[in-house]
Amino acid sequence: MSGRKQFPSMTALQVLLAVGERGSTSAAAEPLALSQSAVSKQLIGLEDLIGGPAFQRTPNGMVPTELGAIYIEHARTAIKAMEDAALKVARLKPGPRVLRLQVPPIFGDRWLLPRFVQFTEAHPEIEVQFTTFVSKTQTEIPDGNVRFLVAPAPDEEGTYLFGNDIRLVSAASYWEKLGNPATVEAAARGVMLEHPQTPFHWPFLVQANGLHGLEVRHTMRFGYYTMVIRAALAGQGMALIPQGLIVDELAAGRLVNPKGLGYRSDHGYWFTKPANIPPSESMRLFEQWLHAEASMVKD
Amino acid sequence: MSGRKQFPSMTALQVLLAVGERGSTSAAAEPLALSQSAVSKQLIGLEDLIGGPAFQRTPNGMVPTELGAIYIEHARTAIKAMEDAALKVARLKPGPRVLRLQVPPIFGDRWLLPRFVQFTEAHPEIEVQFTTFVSKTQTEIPDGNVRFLVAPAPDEEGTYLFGNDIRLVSAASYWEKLGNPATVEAAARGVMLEHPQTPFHWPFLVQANGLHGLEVRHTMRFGYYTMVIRAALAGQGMALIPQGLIVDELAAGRLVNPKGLGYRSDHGYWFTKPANIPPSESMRLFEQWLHAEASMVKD
DNA sequence: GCTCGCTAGTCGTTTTTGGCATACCCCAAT
DNA sequence: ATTGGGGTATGCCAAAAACGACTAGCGAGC
Repeated sequence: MSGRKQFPSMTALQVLLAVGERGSTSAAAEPLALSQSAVSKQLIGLEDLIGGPAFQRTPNGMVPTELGAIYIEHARTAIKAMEDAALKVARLKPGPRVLRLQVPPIFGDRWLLPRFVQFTEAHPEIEVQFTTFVSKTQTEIPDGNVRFLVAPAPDEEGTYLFGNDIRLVSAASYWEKLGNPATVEAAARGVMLEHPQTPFHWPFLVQANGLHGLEVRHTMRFGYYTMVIRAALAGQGMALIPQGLIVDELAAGRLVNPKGLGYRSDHGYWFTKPANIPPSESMRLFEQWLHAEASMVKD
Repeated sequence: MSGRKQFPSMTALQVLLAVGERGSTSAAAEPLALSQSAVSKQLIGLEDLIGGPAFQRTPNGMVPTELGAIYIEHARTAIKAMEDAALKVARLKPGPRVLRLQVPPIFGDRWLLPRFVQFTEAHPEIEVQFTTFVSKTQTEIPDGNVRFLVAPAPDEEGTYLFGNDIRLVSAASYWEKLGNPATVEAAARGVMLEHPQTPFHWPFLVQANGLHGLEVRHTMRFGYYTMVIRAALAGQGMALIPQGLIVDELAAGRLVNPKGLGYRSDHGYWFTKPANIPPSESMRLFEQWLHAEASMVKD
């Protein structure tokens, strides 16, 4: 009406979400395919535009301010709208069904995406769109979801992938600093790294090992589970992690799990989709591939 | 997860909406404060990105394709999300209440915005955010609306601005081409320019002049009312327009209304707001100014 | 044919973006 | 106290993007 309104750019919005999720500009840089410097500049530009800091810079990482939280929510809406538009258009085209898959960030980062290039090579004609978050305003329903569940709901179909095998892990240096505890009791001297909204908590480990009321010395909580793993790798404490997500780190010694301390969770990663929908050929092929890959986890 | 996704820029989205509303890149250029060339390039860039034409280029202007319609809808969601974020943040700040006003594009363009600089000068401390469209996903409720109504709903408060006085107008050249009709019957030889979703249609004119069943030779329909006025100015036909919106064009002779042909509509522009909400000082001052301005229309 | 309104393209200029390198900060370990 | 590691922000520079002025070409109307 009277000139363009100045809004944050799409890159800035993606930066905002990634920094919120990863906890630092340097950690956000990789999934954005940007340098830390570019991420920092985008964030500062956004903060100039919106009139204040989106994050508090703390020793524990970037913590969203109230202002930041407002913009994060609306950034999700805007980004999801663009994702939905692209998906809706892709779904109108003839040819193989475009797949939209809703995937938790950590599962995508650590397990699916590193393997996904194989699927792409085998099926270059199949377009897959990943999305890592849900928005209240989304208009396009995903074809499939990966979720960490006990079991799928009655109105969906699901197959178990992996995830029951939960390991208590830390960096080798941290474990050594704890005096190389050989039991859960001994490990209780450590700092537990947790994400409140995942089902990986110290009391489950305690219970599963036939102990009662054993408290861990300290618990440090993070807003995203990806940050839990980063903190464990950085030697800040111990974390409970599905073994399948950290196979490489365990093999490389970046994380250790002496004595195989851990427990068997009733939760696991499941691939779910709405029931009673005939699967497209694209979906059939993807599921076939996904299950073959998951069967190699052996948990 | 694997790099930034490439989405249309905020400028491109605003261009998409403006071209859809105005019907051409040249008409969209002014409210965007861009040149026609820049608008064209943004549109072509967007079309490259989304994989096809957003508009069909027709002699009657740009007509949205199916692809374009999908993106228009989602562009509204994204833009509105950004507007809502900015408004929500502004509403958290101390100081005068930020006003969000929902205004039809044509009312804003032709009447409110040209006058609004006066309000701004008188009250520089009051921030007003205009929005021209509604989105299903919006989260922030406007403080006030301008709408073309018979009367406000029971759950709102409203004051009449102007708009009952509807005039049959055209460019002088067009009226001359029709043989300078002095009556509604004679004018029926012409082409009627209409927007289906406004209450300004030829049969109302006929009825209000005590005639029955008199058909106009041809009706040309446009997707937006702003395009109706542009077509009338361009000599493409006759239009029924609230007199208050075209005072300057009538005075300058760019539009003519010989013999004062027209009718009195039961619809008019009303300024409405939710009832039972104590008005802020900002709103009180705005309403005061708005009513003073509207009283000068004298219809 | 001419005029007008329109779209899209070229060219030159300006602005923006992103990476490299680096200064600075904080914390933990030695 | 020093060192190392992880982090943020900034300067410099090159590349990319954005924009306006100008213009070619098209279609419609006269």
